[in-house]
Amino acid sequence: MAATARRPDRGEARAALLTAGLRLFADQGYAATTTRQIAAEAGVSHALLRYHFSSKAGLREAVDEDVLGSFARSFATAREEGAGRGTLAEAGRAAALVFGADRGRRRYLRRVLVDGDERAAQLLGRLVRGAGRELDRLTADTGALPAESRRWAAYQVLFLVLGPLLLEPALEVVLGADPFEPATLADRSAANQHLLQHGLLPPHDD
Amino acid sequence: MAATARRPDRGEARAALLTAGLRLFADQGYAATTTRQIAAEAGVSHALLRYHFSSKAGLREAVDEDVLGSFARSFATAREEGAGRGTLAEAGRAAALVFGADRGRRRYLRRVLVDGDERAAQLLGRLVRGAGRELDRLTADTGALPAESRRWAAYQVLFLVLGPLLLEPALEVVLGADPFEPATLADRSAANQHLLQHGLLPPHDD
DNA sequence: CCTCTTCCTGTCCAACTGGACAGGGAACGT
DNA sequence: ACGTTCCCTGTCCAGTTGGACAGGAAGAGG
Repeated sequence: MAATARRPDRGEARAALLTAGLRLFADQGYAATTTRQIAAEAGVSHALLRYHFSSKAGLREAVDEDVLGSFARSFATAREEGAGRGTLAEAGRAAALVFGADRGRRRYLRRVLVDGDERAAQLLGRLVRGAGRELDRLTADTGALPAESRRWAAYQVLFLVLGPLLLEPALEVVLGADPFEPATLADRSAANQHLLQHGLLPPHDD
Repeated sequence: MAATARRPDRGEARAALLTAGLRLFADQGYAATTTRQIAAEAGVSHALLRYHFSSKAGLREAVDEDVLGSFARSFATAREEGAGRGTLAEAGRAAALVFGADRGRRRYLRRVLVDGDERAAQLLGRLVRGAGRELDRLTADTGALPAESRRWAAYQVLFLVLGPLLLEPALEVVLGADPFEPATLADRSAANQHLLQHGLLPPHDD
């Protein structure tokens, strides 16, 4: 047992702080969370946070990297899996997989998007570009989108996907159920596909 | 000059506190805003907040009532104006009018929806019911929505409308412009109408 | 055996928080 | 003239905040 585990709990406390920070930042927001709360949930002294992460902001950076990195990996694998297929159903299933995966990380993502600093803008920019590329793939065979749809198409798709994520806590109450529970998610995803293909309302003058 | 103005600035400081609270709660969130910040922006002593509103929470209640009430009034008038018409374009114009009106109140609404307590659920519930009623009106002549659209239709419409509102700060950076600037808003509203009537993608097998 | 590094804790601190409270000063009714 | 009422302020307070720091436990390596 040379370097396998120098200490029985090597890195354990650090990971616990990271997990606690993730949960509390996601549920309450960064400003409303105290370092003592985090330490208490991790079961360590609040001074340890400073040792491992320098400061509260340092912990946030570490959590950011962890969560945003894990989402980037999810996207990458989802894209690889569905590569070449390029059907709407496939894209919907990939999106559901990515965003439905982990409640904690999903909620953290929501906080990042909503707290509205430059991290949010950066993330949103990546999401918009990703949605745009996906739309390009989907329309590769049938020709590009008409001009009047082109400008907002990626945003519209994104709003449909991100809406439940952004409103999750309130939506959970209104629905009376977890909006990302698999059956609900599949149902909503199907409805989104239907909307994107056929619209919602029958054509109508004016 | 009997009861017209008992004091030259009667109610002025109270209104200033309300306005400052609205702006700061909207921009930073309730928890991250201090009573002293609010008082400083209003140009009064922080002790005055307590005099007029009992507590920080009391000020929030007053702002809530002000903002949510003003939106309810906006909805009511928008509905009256467009009464009987019942076209999608009319509904889109009304929604744009309501949500595009006042940047400060719009941002406050965003905070309420996002901070995710029971106020958010209550508001979201009202919005969902409102969107559902609007959809019923729009489909009154052409017959009800098909079953597979019916369940999520109101939510989809809401996500399209609320998406830009929820993501406003990040969206502003990504777009490089105010997402609720009139021309942009009109353009997006038209794109939403197009999506709802015709879909985004041409019909496609699978 | 001793020492070093790593991880962790208890404890102190200055700054700030929301709130409490006594009092000041101006317009009002009398 | 004078007390009353309404706004408003300065100032104090106990509690909490993020952070600083000295030291302690324990395995690693000599």
